[in-house]
Amino acid sequence: MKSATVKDVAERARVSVATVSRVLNGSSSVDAELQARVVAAIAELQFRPNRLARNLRTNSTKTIAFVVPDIENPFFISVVRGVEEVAFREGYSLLVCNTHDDIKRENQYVELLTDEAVAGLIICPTDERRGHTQVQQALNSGMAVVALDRRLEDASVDGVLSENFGSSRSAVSYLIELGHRRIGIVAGPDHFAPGRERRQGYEQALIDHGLPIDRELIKLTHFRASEAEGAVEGLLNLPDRPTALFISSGNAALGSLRAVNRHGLTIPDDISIVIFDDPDWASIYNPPLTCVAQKTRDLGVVASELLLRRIRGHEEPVQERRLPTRLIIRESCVPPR
Amino acid sequence: MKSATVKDVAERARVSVATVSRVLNGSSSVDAELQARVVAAIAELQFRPNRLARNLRTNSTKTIAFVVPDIENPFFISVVRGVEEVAFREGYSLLVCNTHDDIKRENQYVELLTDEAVAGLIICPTDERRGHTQVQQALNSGMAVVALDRRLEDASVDGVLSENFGSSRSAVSYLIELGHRRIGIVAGPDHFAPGRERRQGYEQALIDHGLPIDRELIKLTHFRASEAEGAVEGLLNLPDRPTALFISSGNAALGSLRAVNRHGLTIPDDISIVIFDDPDWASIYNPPLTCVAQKTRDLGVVASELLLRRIRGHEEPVQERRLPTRLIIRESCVPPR
DNA sequence: TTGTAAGCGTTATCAT
DNA sequence: ATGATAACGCTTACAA
Repeated sequence: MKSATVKDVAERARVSVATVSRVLNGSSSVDAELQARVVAAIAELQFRPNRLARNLRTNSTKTIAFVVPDIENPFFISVVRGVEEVAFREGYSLLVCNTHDDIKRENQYVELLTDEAVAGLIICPTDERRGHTQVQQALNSGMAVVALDRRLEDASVDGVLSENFGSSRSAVSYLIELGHRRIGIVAGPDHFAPGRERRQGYEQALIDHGLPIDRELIKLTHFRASEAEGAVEGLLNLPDRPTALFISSGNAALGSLRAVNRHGLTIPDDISIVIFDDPDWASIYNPPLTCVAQKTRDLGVVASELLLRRIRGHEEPVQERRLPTRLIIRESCVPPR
Repeated sequence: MKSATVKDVAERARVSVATVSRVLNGSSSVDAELQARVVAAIAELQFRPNRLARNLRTNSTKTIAFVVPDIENPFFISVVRGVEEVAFREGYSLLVCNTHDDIKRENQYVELLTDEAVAGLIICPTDERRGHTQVQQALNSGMAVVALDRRLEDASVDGVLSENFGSSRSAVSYLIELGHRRIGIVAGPDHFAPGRERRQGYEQALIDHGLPIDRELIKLTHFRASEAEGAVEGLLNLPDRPTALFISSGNAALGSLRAVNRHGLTIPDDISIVIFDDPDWASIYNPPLTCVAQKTRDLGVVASELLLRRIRGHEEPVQERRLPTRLIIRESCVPPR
């Protein structure tokens, strides 16, 4: 048996389909008597409004999308969780789109999402500045967009990021105050906010303490384990090897530790380490890792709440929200020998 | 300016809307001449068919859903990645639904998905046997369903799982052949296939080698870190402490290692450890952990391919696919002292 | 092979 | 406050 329609409900309640629709959406007031009859009919027929018809008619859907560079990165997973939470709570479905940081794939996805008429999208863009034609197009077509973790320069959209600069600055200060003078950093790419800002925070901490900025101690990577491994490799092979490492992402930590282990170095005796992000294994590692914990879940929550506000038509100036982080001191740092 | 419709295209190409639709779907052959005109018109108008209208008309969508108990579990994430991969390749969108292993939430989600008319869903059910009314209902309404990691007993749906029993059996055999006689196991709940089968594999290995099954060495948990921690705590406090531990999930490994560390025990000198799953940190842990690696991504790939086959109407007997695992020997096991 | 026209199940306009 | 009716943009009988 096929499912009931508004028409069936209308007949059963002896009212018009318009009235049924009205009680369904509470769009305008209806007589209590009729209202009751409709409600009863709905229950009796186990009527559920057809979403597809509604979508077509209103030219909108109740789904949002999260466009993410790497779904397997624990950082993003935790964000997804936050997004999913509020989406569910608000009756929205969540589409997850993995771009592998490939602009082409991102564009394909955004195009698809536009076709699907998603109500809005949270995106960690593959490119902060150039083109981004599809996203721009989506924006033009009136779609709500918020950028997460990275920024969207030319477009004027809301953004949600961690307090990268300050967090990085204090983490490195912590190392300096422990007595370290040569601190290596595995930084992210300079063309994305997180990479750039964390590197700047690192440099600022050095400046704050009157320490020199040594370019050979700064390794730019793409926050990938394999690249980080090579970077740390280089750092450890330096004639005047750093006594401490600031690894500016959790993903990079994986590769970095591999390199440290391969060199037969013991943490923290031979080298101190602070990592950005607090993946679940950081606290059980030997030794437990001192880290800068981002409020990952909150990033997702804030982003989706912002997004929903836009979807609902709130008119407020474009804003960029910065979430604080927390320096968790564990056992991977000691004064240099 | 609003976007073009089939009608616009039809006018421009001087054909009927039916013809436009035909070239769009390749449903029946159309004259080459007209075909060309339509294609041209489509390009000129930058026409993109309205998905919402199409959905309503065909009463179907090109989205599939993955209903998962815990999106933050690395195991599921990796599966998601596999699912996303084939979904994207095949032009499907992927909805991700996190149930927290809460049957109520699962039901809400499945109901929502039914309303949204998703083409199919891959589910790791909260309950393998009881009720599962919503899923059953979805099935009745003709939706394609495949169960992943866990089974769906009463319903006849395809399933994809790892070779739990055999893998577990060989992993434990490995420990026994190393000389261990008292091996503790942190098992999952017995009412889910992975928990039950891995425990059975463990027992079988003991039987194979003529060893006794000691109930006090078997700890049932929910594969959660905190629970596993307590379980291992109990194991380590046993008067005759086990010399080796078989931790039957990656998530449980987190808590288990915490307990081991707290007891000041060194791996593998004081105690040997094998874990099920190969989270990315297992290979850089000190010492690198010997583990049973599941083909997580493949689980997702196989499940979605199975699902798409069903969606496309393939008629084949219901099947349960078992994927092999791989025992990766690293450095967390040595003969007992 | 092509065109006409009838829906799909809603919401929304316009009278009443 | 309510009801008749026209869309929304597409696919698909059915006719030609």
